[in-house]
Amino acid sequence: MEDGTKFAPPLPHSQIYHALVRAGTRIRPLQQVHARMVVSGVHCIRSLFTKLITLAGASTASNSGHYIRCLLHSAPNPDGFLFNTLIRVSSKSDRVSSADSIFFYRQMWSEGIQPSSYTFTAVLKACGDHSALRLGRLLHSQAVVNELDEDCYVQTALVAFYSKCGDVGIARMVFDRMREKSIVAWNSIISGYEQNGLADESVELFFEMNKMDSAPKADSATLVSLLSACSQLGRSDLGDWIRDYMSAKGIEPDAILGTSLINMYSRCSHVRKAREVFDNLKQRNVISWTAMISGYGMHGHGDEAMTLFHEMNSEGIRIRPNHVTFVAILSACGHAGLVNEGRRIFASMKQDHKVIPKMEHHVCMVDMLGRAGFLDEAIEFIKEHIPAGSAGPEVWTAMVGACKLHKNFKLGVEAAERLMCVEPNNPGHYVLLSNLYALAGMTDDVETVRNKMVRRRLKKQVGYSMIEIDEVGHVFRMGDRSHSQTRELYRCLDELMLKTCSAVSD
DNA sequence: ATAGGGTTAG
Repeated sequence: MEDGTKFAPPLPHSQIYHALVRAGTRIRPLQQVHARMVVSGVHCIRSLFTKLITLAGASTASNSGHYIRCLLHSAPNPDGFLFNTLIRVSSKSDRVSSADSIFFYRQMWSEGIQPSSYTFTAVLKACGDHSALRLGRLLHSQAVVNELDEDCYVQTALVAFYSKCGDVGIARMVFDRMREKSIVAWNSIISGYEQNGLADESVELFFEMNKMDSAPKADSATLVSLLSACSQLGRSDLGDWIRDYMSAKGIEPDAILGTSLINMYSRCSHVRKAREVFDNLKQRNVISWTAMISGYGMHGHGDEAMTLFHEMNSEGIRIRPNHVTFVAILSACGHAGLVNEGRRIFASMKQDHKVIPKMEHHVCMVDMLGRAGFLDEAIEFIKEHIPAGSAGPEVWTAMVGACKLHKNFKLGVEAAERLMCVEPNNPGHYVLLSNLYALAGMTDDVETVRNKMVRRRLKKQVGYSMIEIDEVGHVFRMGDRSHSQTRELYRCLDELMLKTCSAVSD
């Protein structure tokens, strides 16, 4: 840095500029400086406006969206630089629709302004978030025309874009062509494989990077993706290895990485290890607490989930549960049959925590009450809490499941009929309803539904599963008896059922 | 005068 005195004398706008910098990303102070800009007639100076919108766009306040939108659409006569800023701010901020980003790109294009690498990185991000594959491909070709396809930032953005649109094959091709591969580029392709269900490839690529001297070192973002891959593969051994790797490299888990570890261990059914990680975390946020609670919930440890939930709300811990936390605790109660606790939590959710119950919470409650056999109360709950006619398909699906479980086929038929009304074009519901008619002994109606389904040309996708053993693939469809070892397979299945039933009655 | 790419819960 040069000595400050060597700089040119302050520009007329420099005071405003510094006022903006001082305001930082806080919306109110920015608005005050903005007002001063309008009064002094400099609010149309592009450099000042650009700085203003960059700062406002970086704000993390939840109520900043409206102001940012106002700024975006009052930009004075944008040049290339300002257009890039408009595109980036609207693609970054989740409070602004990233469709705006694409809109600004089109406007820039129609005004004949030359795009730069900044333009492409920003607008490709918006395309990725929108899964706008066609537009993104078009942008790719425009990047080639503008000779920006060799720019490593643009290439990284392309890798991320194709991954998000589900085309990891193309993402990989772009990645392989990169001359300089930053850690961000590696992370984009590793997470791309993982997000598209190709966990094996993602792990393989990580180890390839890890053994190359010329490749960058893994950072916490790499490990977050890798831990998700472990959950997908059920490879807690690899998860253990990552934990050792972290301590060897001195990577202290932050809230994000810590939460990923917790999720990995819970999903691999090592709840105790998950708890150990949780207890040792230096940084915990709502997400970490929620992950641990849901880890207990998914393994039926309702009591532990409750204890943790209360601990989270106890004095001295200033972490407040959000709507996801309530889904986690309510479903933990549901799986463990803690009906009284669940009812109490639902009541306190609105009263004490100011979290407005959404459809997902209602589903948890209906599921919980229904599983426990309180079918009438579940129906009452729907009537009382959900405006008539607006219960979603998830609510009725939970209700149907509960009715089947407790063999109340009359109520089950009613619930399934409601489900049909809500989603008349879902072929699965026709099958469900006709099964229930059959169970309820309403044979005439079975025919009617089946016929209706045929008339409307609806077909349910047949469920199937696959497994590969010694490089031979085996496919199983619903009711399929074509496998050469069908008899043995079904005998094995019967044994499993017996074991499961005796485990439940224990 | 002003700026960039990846990673967070059910």
